[in-house]
Amino acid sequence: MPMSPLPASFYLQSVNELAPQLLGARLVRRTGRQRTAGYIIEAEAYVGESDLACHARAGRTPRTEIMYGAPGHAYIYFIYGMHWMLNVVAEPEGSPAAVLIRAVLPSEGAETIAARRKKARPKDWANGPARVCQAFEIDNRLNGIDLTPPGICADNEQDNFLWIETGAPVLGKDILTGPRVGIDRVPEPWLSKPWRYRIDLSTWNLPPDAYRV
DNA sequence: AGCACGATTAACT
DNA sequence: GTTAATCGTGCTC
Repeated sequence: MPMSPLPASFYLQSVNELAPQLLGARLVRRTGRQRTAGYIIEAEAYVGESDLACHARAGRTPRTEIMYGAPGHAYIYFIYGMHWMLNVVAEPEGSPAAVLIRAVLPSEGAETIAARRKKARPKDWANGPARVCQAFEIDNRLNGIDLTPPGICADNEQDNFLWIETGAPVLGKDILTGPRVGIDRVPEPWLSKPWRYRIDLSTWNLPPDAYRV
């Protein structure tokens, strides 16, 4: 089986093109020799300084600096006193845009994920941005890492990595859009922009290795 | 002061 | 089975 990480050029496009294209892509995490993977099934686009739902609305700060950097890097932040969120930086350097990974359908490493998610039922393993980070053991140690370098898939038990690779095909008819969630205090028009993208699991041709929920 | 959330509870079908 | 309300927790600016 494949693969190599999606290249930096893939992340160069605008967030609202990138977010739907990330659906069906495979998120892969390796910690030592443990490998965990799954299909991205939900993502949200955060457009930049003008988007009042985007952290970059505050301009360049120590936290948002990563978003201003090169595409294809991880922007990971902490919120609500307990949760980590995984984003991927898009668009050219200097343009602070990112895609929030909101949900993943696991395909590999079910035992590892079950251990990390403790008592959660399989259907709740990674259906939420903080749950994705728990299931894949993602926290600030990975903030700013490059998701794109080739060769990181080589079997090296010492490695501790995160990347995204080509996964399963998703047709346009299988993509649902709607307003972003969890941004209630954000004013219009940003509150209602349909920049949330998710796979309609009732019609999608589920890849054979996806964990059945 | 406010927050790109989730676990738990409590009320419903 | 569902939806609605509550609030913990600590980082950011």
